Amino acid sequence: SEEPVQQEKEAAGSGGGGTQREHPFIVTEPGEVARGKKNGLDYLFHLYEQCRDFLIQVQNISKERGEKCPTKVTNQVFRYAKKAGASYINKPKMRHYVHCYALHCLDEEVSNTLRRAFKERGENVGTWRQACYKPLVAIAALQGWDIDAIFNTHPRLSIWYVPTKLRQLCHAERSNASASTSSAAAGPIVGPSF
Amino acid sequence: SEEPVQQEKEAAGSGGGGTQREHPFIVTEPGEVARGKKNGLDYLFHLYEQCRDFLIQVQNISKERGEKCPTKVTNQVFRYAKKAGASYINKPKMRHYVHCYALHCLDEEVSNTLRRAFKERGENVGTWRQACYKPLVAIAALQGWDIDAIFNTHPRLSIWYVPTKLRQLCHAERSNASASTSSAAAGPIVGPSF
DNA sequence: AGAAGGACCAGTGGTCCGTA
DNA sequence: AGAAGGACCAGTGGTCCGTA
Repeated sequence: SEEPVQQEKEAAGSGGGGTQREHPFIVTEPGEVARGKKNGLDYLFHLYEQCRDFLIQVQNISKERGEKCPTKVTNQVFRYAKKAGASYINKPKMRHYVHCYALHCLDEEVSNTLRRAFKERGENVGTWRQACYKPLVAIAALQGWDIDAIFNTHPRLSIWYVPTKLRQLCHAERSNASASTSSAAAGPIVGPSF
Repeated sequence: SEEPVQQEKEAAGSGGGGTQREHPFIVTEPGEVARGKKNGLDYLFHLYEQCRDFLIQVQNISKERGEKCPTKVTNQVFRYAKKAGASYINKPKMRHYVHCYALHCLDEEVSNTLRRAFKERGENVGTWRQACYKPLVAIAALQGWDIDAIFNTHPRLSIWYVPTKLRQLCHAERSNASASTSSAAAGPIVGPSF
């Protein structure tokens, strides 16, 4: 079968009962390591890179066998990661923060500035996460609102599904923009087919 | 909701009981119309073009609404086609003959020659269908065995999933070819990762 | 017999909500 | 309260096999 390799971190559980959950994330500056029972944002983004490595391994195995080859991080990849010992990687978590990683990929400057600002204000991770949407929508606005093209064009982002909420925000904002402009200048807005 | 339009053919059922099945296909030459209660291969290929039209309509609706946009002929497209009145289009049929359509797209000359030969011999559709695999595998051989790339590169073929059996045949043939060559000349064969 | 297609099924994308 | 992730669910890709 698939024979996962690679392993970077124990599944925790030193002596107590069952396997422990991962420590929660806190807002950290770039380069800052979280102290105490916390994980920082560099670590969060590192998990996305690890998933990419696992996908590449799954792709190589698929090609070897002449099987259908995934282009995205699918359930199969998450399963593979788990078998490879990366039990700290799971689908709900990775999907939850995809847009944060997207901002990090697309404009590291803006991403870093946001992190510093939210750390300084002592905001929690959920608040920072929410704040990541806005600059992404602004980026989409500059690129004709095509968030799918933005993801698919970027080498590290193209393997992630566009989060539903980000897509909805882009769509809503595009409608607003085009309503106030009342012209077709905002990009390739497709008119009603019927 | 989706408001299908387009409609080309009645769902049959002139007076009798329930809706009739489509007439079975027979091997016809290019340009030849099937006589009697039969359908010809030009009609078969036309169904693939119709599916493409339905996909484009579904894509336009998705874009309009800012929803996820299918790149392939999915269940959603088959559902849309049915609602649009094209009840003669269904998934099992379209999947069954995809590789025949692929040959028609990739090398119409070879496809036409095959049709004439099998018609002359009086072969049935199933036999012709089976015979379509071989020239496709030959085409794949010339292009480094990457059948996915061959499909995705072609504008009309890229919307169809590569049939499992075609993929398997290409893989098996690649292994044979590379075994007898015992070199890496046959294309990008990925070695074992472990 | 040969062929069309309803209907099923394992595994997917998506994310809620019981848990810690 | 805030957050991590097991587990569920509607709809998918894939195709078998009861039907005509």
